[in-house]
Parts: sequence; C-alpha cells; structure tokens
Amino acid sequence: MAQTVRVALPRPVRQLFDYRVPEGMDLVPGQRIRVPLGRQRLTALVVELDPPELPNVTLKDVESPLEDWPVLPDQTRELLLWASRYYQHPPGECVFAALPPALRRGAPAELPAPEYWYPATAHTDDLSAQARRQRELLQWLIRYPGQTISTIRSAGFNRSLLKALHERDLVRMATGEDINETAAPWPPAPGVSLNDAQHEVLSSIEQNTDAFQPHLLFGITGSGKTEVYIRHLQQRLVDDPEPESAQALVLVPEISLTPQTLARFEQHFGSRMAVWHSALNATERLQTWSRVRRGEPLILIGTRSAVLLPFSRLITVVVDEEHDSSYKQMEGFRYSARDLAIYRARQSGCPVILGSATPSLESLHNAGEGRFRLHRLTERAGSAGLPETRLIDVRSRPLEGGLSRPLIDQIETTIKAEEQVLLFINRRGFSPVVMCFECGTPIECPHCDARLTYHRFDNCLRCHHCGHQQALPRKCPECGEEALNAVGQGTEKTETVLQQRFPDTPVLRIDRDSTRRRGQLDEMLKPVREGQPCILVGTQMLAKGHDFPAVTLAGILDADGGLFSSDFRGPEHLAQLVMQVGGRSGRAAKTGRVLIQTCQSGHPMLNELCQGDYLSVAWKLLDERKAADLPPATFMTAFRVEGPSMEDSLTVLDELADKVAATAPDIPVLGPFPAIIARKAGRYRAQILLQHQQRPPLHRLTNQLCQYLEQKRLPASLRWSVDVDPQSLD
DNA sequence: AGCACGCCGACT
DNA sequence: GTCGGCGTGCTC
Ligand SMILES: [Zn+2]
Ligand SMILES: [Zn+2]
Repeated sequence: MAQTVRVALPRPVRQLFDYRVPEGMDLVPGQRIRVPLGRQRLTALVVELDPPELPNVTLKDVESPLEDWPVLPDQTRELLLWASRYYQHPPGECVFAALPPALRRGAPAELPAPEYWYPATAHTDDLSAQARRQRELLQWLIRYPGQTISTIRSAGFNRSLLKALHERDLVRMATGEDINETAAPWPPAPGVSLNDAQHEVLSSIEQNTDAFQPHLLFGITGSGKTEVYIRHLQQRLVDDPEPESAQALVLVPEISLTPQTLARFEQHFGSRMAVWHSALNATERLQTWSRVRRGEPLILIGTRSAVLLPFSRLITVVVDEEHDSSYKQMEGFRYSARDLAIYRARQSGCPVILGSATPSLESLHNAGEGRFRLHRLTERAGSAGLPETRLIDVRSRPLEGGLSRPLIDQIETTIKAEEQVLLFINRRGFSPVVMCFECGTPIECPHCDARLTYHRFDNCLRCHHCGHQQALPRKCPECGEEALNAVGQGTEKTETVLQQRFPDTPVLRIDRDSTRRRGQLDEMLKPVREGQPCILVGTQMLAKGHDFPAVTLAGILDADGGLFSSDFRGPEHLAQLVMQVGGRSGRAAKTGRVLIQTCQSGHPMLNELCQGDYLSVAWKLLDERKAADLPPATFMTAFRVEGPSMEDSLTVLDELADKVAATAPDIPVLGPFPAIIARKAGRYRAQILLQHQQRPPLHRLTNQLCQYLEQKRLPASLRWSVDVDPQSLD
C-alpha cells in the first residue's frame, strides 16, 4: 500500500502535487481522489504511487477516494502525461481534458449502461397499415439494429413510437453488458469488394499487423481509401483472438463526420460503431466515454479529441485526411491528434493508417525516412476524368474585386451553361506579402534573400529572418512601376462585384461564421445540392469534405498569397487546395476545370501542379524545406504573448529572445514580430519562433522558458502561450 | 484557476 | 473607522 501519491490537479500550473495516504486507504494510479488544496477541496487524479520525497514540503492527507478503480487506464494516463511534457502544457489540464466534464467535477463514474434497441422480428407484417411511423422506425431498426434512444431521436423518431413497438413485442432492449452477443453484424458483413490496387495496399498493410507500424496511404480523391479502411478493420477483427474486447479508433476531420460517413461504417459494423464529436451533449459524451472505458468492443469514429478517450485495447488506428489542420488543437492543450494517434498505436503495438489525397510534408518526410510505409492508390474509380487545371497570368491585368477578365468570362460561360462556380479567396491575414503587379516580383529583404512580410498593423515591411524593417516603397525596385500592392487585396469586394456582374445568379459567401452553426451551412448549400447555377465564394475550408458534383469551374483567385505566404506552409497548403478542389468538382459526367490566378505563370511548382501530380510537387517542396532548414527537417516552437499594447507584448518576447541568446546561443530565434492579425479583440499579439535540427535541445530550452515565464508572473493583463510544432504561424 | 492577503480610496 | 477595489503570490 502506498504511503504517498503524486496527483494531477485541474489547475493551470506546470507541476504535480504530492499527498500523504492515510492508514488503510488503498490507491492506484488513474484513480480520482478528493484532496485539500489551500482552503479548497478538489478532485484530483493519481498519477504515481510513492513518488520520490519532496524536500521542505509537509504533505497534506488525501481526503477520500472517489471510486476504487482507475477512471483512466494506464495507457491513456501515460499518453496524457507524455503529451503534457511534449507540448509543455500543465499536466492537470491535460489529464482532465480527457475526462467528461461531469467526471472532472467529481460526479460518480458508475453509470447506468446505455440501452440498445433491436428489432424482435425480421419483417413489419404484424403492424397495422395505419401505423406508418412505427413501421418506418421498425424498418430502420431492422436495417440498423442496436440504436440508443438518442440515435433514434436524431434519426427523426421519438420515444412514444418506440414504446408502442415495445408493447407489441416487436422490439427488444439490451444493455451494454449484452453487447457482445447482440453486436450486429458479427461476423462482419460481407466485405466490400476491392479493386486490384486496393487489394494490393490491403495485403501490404496486413503483412505485419502484430506490431506498431505507421502506414501512409496516399490515395487520390475517389480512389477508395474508405473501402481499404473498412476492409482493414474487418480483417483486424477477424484475426483477433478476442474480438469481444477489441477496440479500434478512426479519426476524421471535424467537417467530414457526417451521418453519411457514419452510415457507411455502420453498414459493415452495425452497433460496434460509436461516434465522438464536439456536438455531443453531456449525456451522450458521458455514455460514449463510459462505453469506451468499460472496454466495449467498439469501433470509435471521431474528431480530434477522440484520441484522448480511455481505450483499453486498440487493435488498429486510422487517421483519415491526415493533413487536415483541424487535428491540431489551436488553443490551450495544443496537441496534434494525428501525432497522438501514432503514439497510441505505438503503445498498443498496432498499425496506424494515415490516409490522404494530399499528405502533409511531415508524413511524407516520415515515409521518406523509412519510419512510415508509403502505399499508393492512384486509380480513380468512376467515370469522371481528371480536371483540367490552368494558370491565368494576371500580371499587368486590371483586377475587379480580385477577378481577372478571363476568369469573369469563364464564370459567365459556366453560368450560362446552367452550371456552378466555386471561387477560393485567402482568409484574412493570409498573404502579407507586397508584390509588383506589373512584373510579378515580391519585395525582398536587402540583407537576406527572404521576402519581406507586410504588417498592416504599422504599415511596415519586416524581414522575419534578420529583423530588417522598412517603410513601404512607392516604386517597384525591379521595374520601377508604381504597381506595388499587398497580394490578395480586394477580395472583400469579390462578392459585390460578382453580384453586380451576375445579378440573376445567387452568390453565396461561405466562411467561418456561416459554418459556426451546424445546419446553417447545409441550408446555404441547398441551391448547390439542387444543382441550380450559383457562385460560391469561400476560403480553403470550402474544399474540405464537401463534394460539388454540379460545380464545373473552380477558381483560385490568388495563388501568389500561398506561394509567398509568411507561413512557410503556404505553398504546401496551396498545392493541397488545388488538388482537393480538382478532386471534388465535376464528379459526374462533366469534367471540371480549375483556373488559378497568379503573377507567376512561369513558376515550376504551379505548372507541375497543373499536371495533377501531387506527390511529385510535394517531394520537391519537401526538398525546399530541407534546404531552408524548415520543418519537417527541423523542429519548431512558438511563444506568443498578447497584451493591452504591442510594446508590452514585444518587450516580454524580447526578454525571452535574450534569454535564448544567453542560454542556448546555437538555437536561432525568429522575431519577435507582431502577429499578422496583430490586434484581436482589442489585444495586441506578437510571437517568436525557435528552431533546431534536433528535438531534445529545443525541448529542453522550451521547458526552461516555460518555467521562467511561469515563475516570473507577468502582470495579469499579459498572457503568454507556447505552441510546440505550431501548425499555423499567423 | 481559485482564493487569501494586503494596502489605498470613499462610504456609514 | 471599515467596506471593497483588484494587484501579487501560493497552492503538495
Ligand atoms: Zn533579412
Ligand atoms: Zn515591378
């Protein structure tokens, strides 16, 4: 029996706390306990028994255990503590992020098992002709057995219909404990049929499934990655000696976890499927969490935070659209669900499949280094041919709302043919580079060959490499014309210009705000689905997850913003956008066209992109990153500060930069610089970037700086944060 | 994050 | 005199 315990507390402090265990109390790691802290009483989670003694600290007593079993299994707890160290986030916040809010507050973890409903008959003949809704519900349950009351409700039925069927003994209920017998279909439903390429990939993955092995599945849009995932999951279940305790995790981006996606998996795995996403209510969250914790043999499909669920025995992990930015948490505990998924697979000694039509350079780098195995699916099922992708050179062309004459003409032709148009603009603060629209030259730093970044905040150009700062020149240093302008300007007017030019065609602006509420986006996209001619204007986000079969023309208004972005991932994201757009438009009989506006029509990457070969473009971009010592060839950490004035924010970061220069002179510091969107909600934001070839020294330095900042206690008006492996540098 | 302690201004 | 503002510091 332990004398003392080390615990995580739900407090934003980068440390753990120790307590004395009273006589006769038996504690295990992962258990929740009640402890005193100062004058408060808190729910804590045990992370270590009998830790090394702390000098000069008198320990307080543990008050009481909340249950006599660990709410977090060993593997999940280890994952969270590792992530806490890796991402330099307070351990208590990481650990408690993995508990449903009710359990964080200390609610009992014993839960009534959820109730699952099954048909008690194979047909609907016994129902009277009048009972139309009951019949529909019964038919639905026959097709999708094993539903809970909440899934029944979300399918549009209600409790009284269910009760009526129950009274006639046409349906029956089972609790979680019986799930193994009732889990349908088992053995798995007849497999999806695979083509030769899919078979080859599958058998190559199956060669070595008893050990940890990451697989990168490069599959162009429409090549059937999902079928491979499904067959792989079936195979893993069939091969497992104990399928009744086997769990699997499928991560998907926020936007693509639709009822259709779920239905597709349910077709094959029935009630083994469970869902996890941000729209679940507290009860659903707690129930699903508990099912996972109880070790039910689930295949869990979910978004980012699903990777933190308390799985006890994972037999495989899938990360779909692995390049998707929504896998990285952008505030608080800034973890990458993709990277944690790989860590989990390593813990579980199982395979992990990362799939994408446009793999991240991080994953390609891992494949290139032999850490991931690369598989390809390059055949597009179905009839639609590859889209035709062309560049429009907009040098010395007048732009109207960011639109060139040739693009407007093409839009007109498309609308007249009763087809749809998709236009991509860059998001706010995306392209802070100043370029000459006469000769296409971006303004470069006089001291290095880096491009200067335009900061609207003070109307200055800065070099993020050497710190050089200058005013905006009047004339182009290259050709002398007064044609300098920030790239991507005028896109606020795109919508208005289009509306004036095409008054009879709906122009739909889709942005972050319009997706905020679920369903609202669906409503807006109604004319799109119905296939009536319309023009959609939106950011990169539009290219994710949605298929637009009636769209035959896609336009990228400002490729230069991506090419010359201050974020070194700009070109990668541009290449992904072009491929995703091409893959999603013109699915049906019509072949789509993609038009890219640029001042760099001779740019090798853009031209190669038009050939549709993502991998070959991506390998070249990766070489450029290596040559420039940028991730994934090196490692990066960002420190950000926000405060009531830019001066205050920069001062803190200056101090931090000095500290780096003093303690780790071999680690280069970029910045401090005002953030591209320098002012947000009346607060001024700035950042520095630290970079190094090796992770351990950078990690040590990051850790020192965090400790320094934490014990320094900045005034409450200043807030700082650290971002390990930052994914967006704006 | 809480929550106390502490040290100055305007209220009964 | 003392109620209460929130700046600073600590929590095993
Ligand atoms: Zn420079
Ligand atoms: Zn010029």
